[in-house]
Amino acid sequence: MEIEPENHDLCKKAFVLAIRDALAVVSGKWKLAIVCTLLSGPKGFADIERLLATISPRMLSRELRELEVNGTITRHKSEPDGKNRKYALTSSGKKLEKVVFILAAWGAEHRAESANTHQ
Amino acid sequence: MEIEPENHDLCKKAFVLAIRDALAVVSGKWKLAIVCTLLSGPKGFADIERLLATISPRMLSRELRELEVNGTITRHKSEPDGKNRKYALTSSGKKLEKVVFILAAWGAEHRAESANTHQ
DNA sequence: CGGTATCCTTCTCGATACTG
DNA sequence: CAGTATCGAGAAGGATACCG
Repeated sequence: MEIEPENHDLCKKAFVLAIRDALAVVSGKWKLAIVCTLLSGPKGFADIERLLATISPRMLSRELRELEVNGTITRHKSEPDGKNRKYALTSSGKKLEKVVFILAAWGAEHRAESANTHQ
Repeated sequence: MEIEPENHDLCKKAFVLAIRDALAVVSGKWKLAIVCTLLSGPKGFADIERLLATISPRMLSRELRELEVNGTITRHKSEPDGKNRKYALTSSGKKLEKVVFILAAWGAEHRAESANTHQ
C-alpha cells in the first residue's frame, strides 16, 4: 500500500478496493460496536445483546453473520457437546482495534474542532 | 480519549460519540472518495465529478453539502466576482488523511488474510 | 440460550432532465 | 460551470412474535 504523495489520484484500484473492504466492516449500524464488545474476549449471543442493549436479535444475528462471512469474527461451539456458541475475533478482526481507536480519536478531535466556530 | 485496557466496555459514552462522529463522515458511498480527491488541493465541482467518474451531480451535490455541514470541507468562491467555487478540506478534514490510510491499510491486510483460507 | 420469520418504514442511491 | 427537481428501486433497519 504505497501511495506517492504527488499522485493526486488516491482513486487507484488497490487503494479503492482496500477502502471498500474496510468500509464493508466499518459501515453498518452495529458492526463496529460488536467488534468492540469482542475486543475483551469471546462472547455469546446474549452477552453481546446485553452489552449493546438496544439491538434487536434480528439485527444482531444478521450483523454477526456478515462479520463472520467477511472474515472478521468466527463462531464456534464453546462446549464439544453444547448448544452454547461463542463469537470471537479473527486475527484480522483483532487488528481492528487500532482502526477503531484512530477513528474515535479523529472523531473526538473533529467534534472539538467543530465546536469552535467550525473552522 | 483514554481507554483503560482492562475496561471491556468500549461502549463508553465519549467513545461511542466519537465513533459516531467519525462514521458520519466515513459512511456514505462517496464521502471518503471526495475527501481523497481534495487531499491534493481545492477543487471545483466539475473536477471532483470527473475524478469520481461515475458519481451523479445530484449525489455529488448532496455529499458535498453534508461534508460542509459537518465541518469537513468548506465551499468558497475562488474569484471575488466569479461564479466558480472551490471545495477545500478544513484542518479537521485534512487530518482525515491519516484515518484513510489506516483504514486502507487494514482493508488491504484483511483482504490478504481472508484470501488464505480465511484465518 | 441462540437464534428465525414476518412485516413494515425509512433512508440511500441512481437515472434523467432541467436551470441560472 | 455548478448545480436543483423529480421519481423510483432497493437496501437498511426496527418491532414483534415465535422456534429448537
